[in-house]
Amino acid sequence: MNASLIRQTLQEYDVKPSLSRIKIYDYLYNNRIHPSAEMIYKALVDELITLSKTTVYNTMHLFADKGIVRTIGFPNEETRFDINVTPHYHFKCRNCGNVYDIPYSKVDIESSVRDGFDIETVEVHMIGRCPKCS
Amino acid sequence: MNASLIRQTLQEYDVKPSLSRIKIYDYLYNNRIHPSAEMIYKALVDELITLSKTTVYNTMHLFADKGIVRTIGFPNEETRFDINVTPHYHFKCRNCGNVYDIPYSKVDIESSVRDGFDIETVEVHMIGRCPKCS
DNA sequence: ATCATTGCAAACACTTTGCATACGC
DNA sequence: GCGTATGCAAAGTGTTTGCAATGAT
Repeated sequence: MNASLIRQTLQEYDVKPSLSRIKIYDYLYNNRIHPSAEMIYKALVDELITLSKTTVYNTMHLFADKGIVRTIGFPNEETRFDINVTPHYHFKCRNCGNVYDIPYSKVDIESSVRDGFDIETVEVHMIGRCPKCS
Repeated sequence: MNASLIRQTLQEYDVKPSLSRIKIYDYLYNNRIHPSAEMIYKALVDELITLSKTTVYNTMHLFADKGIVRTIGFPNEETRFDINVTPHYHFKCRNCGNVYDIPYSKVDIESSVRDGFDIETVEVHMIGRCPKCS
């Protein structure tokens, strides 16, 4: 995905394509590792030498608001960001820390082992409105 | 559940029944609201006037290690603790902040509304070992 | 010239750590 | 008396906020 296509994509999401935003989008698009703000910052600061973490946070909030990314929050871990906004599950390896996308079709939550992923715990979090508040 | 029964329960889990631990267990047992460390502290400090948050954290770590509680980590929220360690889902109301237990049988993740719970987002987190690390 | 974006520094919330004191057997 | 539990204060981590500087049109 080249710069002008990213520019166009951001505009479709109603986001003004500044340099930081383009570079961050580019990084997310080409590195499907569900990076944290820190990982994004470290990956880009050599190229964008004035980049600050504040800008990364600002940008990720904006991207999340506009639906460009979804946020992933494993317990007691930094927030990570996923440019794949289609529905899927996440698997985090307790050993290497990598986060993987797991398609719905690949997993039956009742079972513990699928395709070499040794699932020790499953946490299902639903967010919405409870009967009292609807 | 009276003090001597709690004492006995803690011992079965290989935890020495100190006063703080008994009171914290008692609180968790009788208040199924998935409290945070802060909530536990505030609820007990009037009675246990020397209680510190450190002790709450120490105790919750110990309880989690021994399998007395499970921890619940919604994205960007404080850790909450659940004395119900049998498998179930969690639903957090975005309006009132309450966390509810949802039995497996009550929910079909593909649907969005069940028994008055208006589910806006579902996050499924699996933790374990990935194929590279097994 | 105006308005949005950026980025530093400080504040913040939650949690952990170091260490000295107190408690229980 | 010895080993564990407790609790204060400080440090640590990830994130947010206030505000001034910069950049784009």
